[in-house]
Amino acid sequence: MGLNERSLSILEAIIEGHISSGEPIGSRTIAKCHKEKMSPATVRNVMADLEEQGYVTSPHTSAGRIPTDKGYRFYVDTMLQVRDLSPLQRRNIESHCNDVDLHVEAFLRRVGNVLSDMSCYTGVVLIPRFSASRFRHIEFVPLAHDRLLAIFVSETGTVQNKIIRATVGLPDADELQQAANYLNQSLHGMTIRQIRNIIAQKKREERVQYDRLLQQALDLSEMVFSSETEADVIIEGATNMLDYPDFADPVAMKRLFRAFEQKKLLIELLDMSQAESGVQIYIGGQTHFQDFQGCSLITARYTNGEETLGSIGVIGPSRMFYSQVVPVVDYTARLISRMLRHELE
Amino acid sequence: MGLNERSLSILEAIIEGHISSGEPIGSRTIAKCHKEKMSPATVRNVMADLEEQGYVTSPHTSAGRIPTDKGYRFYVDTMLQVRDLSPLQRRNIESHCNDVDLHVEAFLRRVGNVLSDMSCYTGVVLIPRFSASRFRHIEFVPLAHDRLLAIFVSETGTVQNKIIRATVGLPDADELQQAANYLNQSLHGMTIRQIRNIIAQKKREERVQYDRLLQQALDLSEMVFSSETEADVIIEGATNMLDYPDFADPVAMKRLFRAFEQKKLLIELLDMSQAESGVQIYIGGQTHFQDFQGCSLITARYTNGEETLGSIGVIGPSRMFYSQVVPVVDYTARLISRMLRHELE
DNA sequence: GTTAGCACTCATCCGCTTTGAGTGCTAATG
DNA sequence: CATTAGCACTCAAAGCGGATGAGTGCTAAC
Repeated sequence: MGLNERSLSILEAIIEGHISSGEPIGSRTIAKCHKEKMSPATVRNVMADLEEQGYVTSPHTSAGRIPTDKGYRFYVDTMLQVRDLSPLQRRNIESHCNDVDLHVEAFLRRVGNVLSDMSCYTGVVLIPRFSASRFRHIEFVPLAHDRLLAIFVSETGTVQNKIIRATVGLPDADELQQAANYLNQSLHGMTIRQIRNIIAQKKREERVQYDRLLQQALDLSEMVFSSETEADVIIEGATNMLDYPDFADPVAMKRLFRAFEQKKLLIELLDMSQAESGVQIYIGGQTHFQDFQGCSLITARYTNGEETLGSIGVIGPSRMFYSQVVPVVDYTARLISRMLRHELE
Repeated sequence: MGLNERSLSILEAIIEGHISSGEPIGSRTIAKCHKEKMSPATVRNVMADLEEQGYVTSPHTSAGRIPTDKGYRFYVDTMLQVRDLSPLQRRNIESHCNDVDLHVEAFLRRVGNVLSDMSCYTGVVLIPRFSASRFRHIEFVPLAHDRLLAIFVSETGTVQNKIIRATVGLPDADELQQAANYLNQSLHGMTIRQIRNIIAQKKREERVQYDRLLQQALDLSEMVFSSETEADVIIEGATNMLDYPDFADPVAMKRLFRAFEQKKLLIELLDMSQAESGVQIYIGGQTHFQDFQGCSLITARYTNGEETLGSIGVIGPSRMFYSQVVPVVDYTARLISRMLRHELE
């Protein structure tokens, strides 16, 4: 069952050959380019074994072998050796991320751009989750007699805004100001989750029933924080995918772009990856994500030094230069985590 | 030079035939389906004239004729008759736009969705221009010792935020509050352009030199309002374009999607269209917009009842159901203009 | 001015063969 | 027993050639 030295090196040769050429790899090619001398026939025997074990397959009888998803999985798990980034690459990433005048969303979009440019694939960035973010500031701006705009700024500096619609009369400007003041003082640094609990709890306290201002403040904040705003993901450089023959087939292309447009699947994947530390690699249809058939996703989470904020990643064809992309994702994630920590000092 | 009755009706038949079939139209087809009886040979003579005048062309010797850009231009300018929307369609548009709990950006994204869904092409929405928007509210939130977040809310309810970075020390929380108060009172309802002038003017006044708070307020607002934030456009349903054989050619497809990704061209076009009232139609490469070869853009501006805010549109292949899309764009623009007016009451 | 007739063009389709890369199997070899 | 040489076989891709048919331009007759 286990693969011996030679099988491994042949599997590696098939995968790396196919990654860089895009073509099926035949026995002759490998026999020629291999350090230990072997005849093509020998290689064929090994290949037959690898096929039996599900690591490679051939598109048709007289073609060479290409890796299966299982093959890629095995490759990235056991024999992938990542290169270090060159100083030039590092500087490149840094200089592009270093525009300090951007607010968080614009900054993260920039990060997506960098990932896409450095990898020549597609960069993705999961925006920090609303419910996990910490309270920094809230503000109410009246828009119309029955509508006001609530602006919420998180600890990290992400800005969310939300329309609040009155069923009965809305508080006047003064009252809004007082409510905001109260909330800004008492909720500072808490997560949305905590805030939800506190609000529910306070509303039950008897004395609150008689304090109109407090009541208003609680009502308003409840409207802001109760509903879950949906997670969002930034996708940059999707068109890079058009350059790879893997998506020349219009059906494959459509499927991929629809998946990008829907975002939902991608959010799920990135959300999953957030839970784990270090670089994660998801491979193609394997992860029961049909729409990303033929693709791989390399992700790493980013933090503010303490808490996980979100995750970033690169999507490319399964036939992807893992050894180059992994360090890009890894380094970028570390870099922005560091930047977001300094941001708060 | 001028086209007589019959030439016109044949040109119309060619264009409408090609719009619905996507194929070149031959003389026999037209001779058969035409009310006045004509032989194919007669039609051929007319077609030859039309070709000479540049309204149609044939992809190769033994194919029928397809419209040129000039042909489309002529068609939409002189003989396009738009249908009215069915009540069902109207209700459809209305119900989808009618989610009042959305803030402006989310609302406009929804509008883009509606345009794309109703037309089966791609919906685009130009976000209201920063410099033309009117001041409603400003707020400063300290982020770090050398950085603060300025949040600006326009009359229409769009929210912009911007990082302000201190070269020297920043004002403390109290001073920020006072600066915000001052600005909120004195700038209400002005356009950014006006505000820029006022700031420049006030800074020259001598008495200001000695009022530290006022000075601070002016400095801060200058930083917020001086630089032009770039215009932005929402693009929804780009993948719809993949369904049309016009973009089956990977080169054409890549060009189109790159144009979408860059946004710049699109912004220019929508910006231009903003100046004119009513529905505008831009056709393909004609408008010296190379990257939108083979595409047409139908736009209409939207207002808040008084001022133009931005414009919306639909991009599709030149071979597009103009008669159906024009009223969709028109109606949607009117609808959201009405909604944005009511929003402010 | 209109039309019928005819020669001509050219993309598309279909069937055919050739080519070559690559395989699996078997038998010989060290 | 693992390795290898040899050979028959498979199959996608490319090239070729004829048939098909949609459509044209031109000319001569109505």
